[in-house]
Amino acid sequence: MNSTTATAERIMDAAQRMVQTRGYNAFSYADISALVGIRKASIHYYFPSKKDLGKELVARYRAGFRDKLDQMDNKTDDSRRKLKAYAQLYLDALRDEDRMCLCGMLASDIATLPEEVRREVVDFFADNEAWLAKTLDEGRKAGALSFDGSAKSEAQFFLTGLQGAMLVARTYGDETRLRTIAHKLLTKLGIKQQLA
Amino acid sequence: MNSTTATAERIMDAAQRMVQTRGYNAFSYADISALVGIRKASIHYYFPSKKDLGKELVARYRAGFRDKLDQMDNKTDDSRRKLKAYAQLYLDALRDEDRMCLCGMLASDIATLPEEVRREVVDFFADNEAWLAKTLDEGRKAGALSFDGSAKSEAQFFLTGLQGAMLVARTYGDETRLRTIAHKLLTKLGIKQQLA
DNA sequence: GTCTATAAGATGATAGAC
DNA sequence: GTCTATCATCTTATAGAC
Repeated sequence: MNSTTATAERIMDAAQRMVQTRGYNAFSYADISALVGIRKASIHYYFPSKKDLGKELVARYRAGFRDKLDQMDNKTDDSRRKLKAYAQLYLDALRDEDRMCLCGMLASDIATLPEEVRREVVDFFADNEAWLAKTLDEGRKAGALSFDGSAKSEAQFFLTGLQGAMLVARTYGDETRLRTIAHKLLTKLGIKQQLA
Repeated sequence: MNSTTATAERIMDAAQRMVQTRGYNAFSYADISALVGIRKASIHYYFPSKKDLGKELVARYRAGFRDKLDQMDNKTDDSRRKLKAYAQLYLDALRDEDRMCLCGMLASDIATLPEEVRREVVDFFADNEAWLAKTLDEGRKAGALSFDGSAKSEAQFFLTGLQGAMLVARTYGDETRLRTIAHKLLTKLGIKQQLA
């Protein structure tokens, strides 16, 4: 829209990248300043406190993720394609400057987060689990997927499996680890397709 | 042994708890000082730099974990019991002051860790994957376990599944989430037993 | 071994000029 | 909107007395 929003976006882009790669407690306004080319005080004009920045960061990320899930829903009814696309999101993030999922990273920082930020992180996971549960349930009813137990618990299994794989893959600096595990998660559901 | 070692242990105990609950970048020598009841400068006598403390912390944790795995090997040949006991270690940690696995937490901080600490974290995962792969392989050969693909990839799947479940369970403040997923991981291997 | 004192730098944040 | 200047506090770390 206008230039002020553009600056706020650039600040958030820089902050998000650092949270995803370093964590909430390992980036500062000075870091953003250097990346964006703006003084520390100016950042406070847009985000008075780090808490404000953190909250808006997760809210934006959640909304962006929701959009992607909606787009998948609009593009196809094939639950197998949807789950494959979902896993692909994680692979894409890891390949983009070795990023962790924003909320996976904030999950590790959970005990140190301001309450408002923490709430957003929980809601992100709830959003994702709900979408996955719905997709899994539809897929099983359509005979396209196979799994034991509730769709809800299988959704949690799928989500946490990807988060954990991402976490450990980053430690090894080996993205193929995430790919291997994503493939395994899909295979166990009866999905044979390959990920990019 | 002696009192100096005892103090170093108390420092490490306090530091480890804070790394497991808050992360490497969210605890300070001042925090340890308050918990142990010793001055900041005295901590530097035992651990000159934070890097030294971090490295010894992970080395001790690795050794302790190795001991536990050895004890399991000595106690039984039943791979199903071993894997159940392995998963139980994670549940026990989470129930002990809501702790993350030390190395799972450090994995999230990986980009900010001193190289020496990072190496220890990678080795921890390698240790664990090797033990899990061996146990899975023996179990499958004995007909006690069932899974597709290599024992190595299944070991990675099992380990990262537990780490991810722990990460998200902490976010919700709901230990039953880890229990549910651990149960699912075991069930998919053909293990029916319950976790405590 | 443990302390006091102190350093140099980073941190989140504010006041006020332009 | 963006800047300079400044802040109180925290961070890791060292020197030197006891």
